[in-house]
Amino acid sequence: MSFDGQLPPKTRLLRAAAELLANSAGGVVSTRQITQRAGVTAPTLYHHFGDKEGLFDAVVAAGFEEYVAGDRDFAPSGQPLEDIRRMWDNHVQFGLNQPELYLVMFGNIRPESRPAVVADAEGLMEEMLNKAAVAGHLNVPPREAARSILAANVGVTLMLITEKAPERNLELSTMTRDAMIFAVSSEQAKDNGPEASGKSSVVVAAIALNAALQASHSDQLSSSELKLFLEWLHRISTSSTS
Amino acid sequence: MSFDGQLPPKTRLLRAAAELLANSAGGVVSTRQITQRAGVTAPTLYHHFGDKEGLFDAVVAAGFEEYVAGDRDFAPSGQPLEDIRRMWDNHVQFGLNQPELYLVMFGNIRPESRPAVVADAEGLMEEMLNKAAVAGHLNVPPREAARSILAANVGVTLMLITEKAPERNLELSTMTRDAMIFAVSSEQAKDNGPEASGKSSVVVAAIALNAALQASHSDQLSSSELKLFLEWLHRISTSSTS
DNA sequence: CTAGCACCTATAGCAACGCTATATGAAGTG
DNA sequence: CACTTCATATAGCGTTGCTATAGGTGCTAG
Repeated sequence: MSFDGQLPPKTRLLRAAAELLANSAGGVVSTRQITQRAGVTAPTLYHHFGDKEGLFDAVVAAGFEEYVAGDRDFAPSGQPLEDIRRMWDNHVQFGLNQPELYLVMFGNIRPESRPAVVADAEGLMEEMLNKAAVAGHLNVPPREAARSILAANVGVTLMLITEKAPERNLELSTMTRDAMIFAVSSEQAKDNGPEASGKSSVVVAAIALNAALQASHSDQLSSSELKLFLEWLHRISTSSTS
Repeated sequence: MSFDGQLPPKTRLLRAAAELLANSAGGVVSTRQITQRAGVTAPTLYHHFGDKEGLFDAVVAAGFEEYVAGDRDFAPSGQPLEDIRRMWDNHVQFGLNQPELYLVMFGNIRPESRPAVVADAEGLMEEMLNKAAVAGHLNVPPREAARSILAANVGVTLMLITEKAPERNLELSTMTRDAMIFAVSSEQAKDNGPEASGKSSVVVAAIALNAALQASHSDQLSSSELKLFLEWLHRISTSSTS
């Protein structure tokens, strides 16, 4: 009844689902609402998307494109850690701009089942942290750093979403963001004593070398040698100093 | 059919709901399952709990008691920040031990509606951080610190829950935990220059004084004077130095 | 002892849900 | 034209959360 343009039913279903989701105010969106708005009947939905979850997965995939676009826009700054900061802010802003979509993407948690979108976002952040590691700015292996930062990022965004818009305090985000980035940064140890919480310089160097090796496809070592070498590096990188 | 002891129907409903939830593997638990297991019919449920959400709220309240009990057990150590560390670990452990219950408590997010359990958990953490502030260990007002730490704590726990149990890496938790505690701690600035990221000692002192005042009910100032004084302290405490 | 009154529970059923067995139409191919 | 293939519609199944109505139970008052 709302828009019966000449678009194919598959597209209309996607749009109807996205629009209804955006205005759902947290409530449930039914397949009957979606199909009625799209001007089709139930079997059309199941023909194209399998089931309701399949349709929402498609909506999430489209939403993720938008999310990634926000990241790629201002990616290439000189300092990788500054880009991480922007990725964090982009993440929070995306969540606050489209809370319902965000909740479907990052809030629909079920035990022992990791949504694909989380893995993708983690990959994006790890990629960026890899550059920081190559430059020797990282205190921790990029994968662990990415997981840790993303977990905090999601937690902060979820908490901000639960607050009513007028009283949202974005300082919660910036403070947590800087705390996490500082924690994985090698700069924290620059003028502390050897017993301080920062990792030693050899660990930082090992992490940087590890990231550089995995990026450069160097063939100075045979594949089996490289494998063992990387394993040692990993052991050094993850050795705890406390 | 399972247990029709002489317990009152209300208790049986609560137990049935909790047990079914714990074994639901993320799936939906229906009121018919619950009432059948409890040996009662539908109207009994709605008489005692209003609706399905009311029943789950009651289950959550019981679960929160258990959660708090874990906190209170080893609360009184000398160092408040060490207790925060334990609260964090207790939170994560609770989430991993009872993932379904945890998801109902902290994962059922809806926009602009803050679950009571989140506010309670935040209050608990703020209370503990208040002691740290009185002792001059805090770099940030206790409320903001509590919100930030809890947000990261929830984010980490949710991320760990999505991972399959055998490959859960608890270092993600400890690393994020220490990063957050370090960020709100006044110790981070101990041997940095004045332009470093740490707050100045006057801010730390202001925060400590603020917390001490609110705890001691001192009557050296009139209520109106005290109100203004606290407002100034708050302004100092939240002043950014970067 | 009984009448009345809360309180609690059961019978039966409604509207809405996700989903599907089956049938019908449209489009392309021999 | 006959035939297949893809896409959509009709109608309905089983289940969901929830409730209008009525019946039973135990208490206190007269």
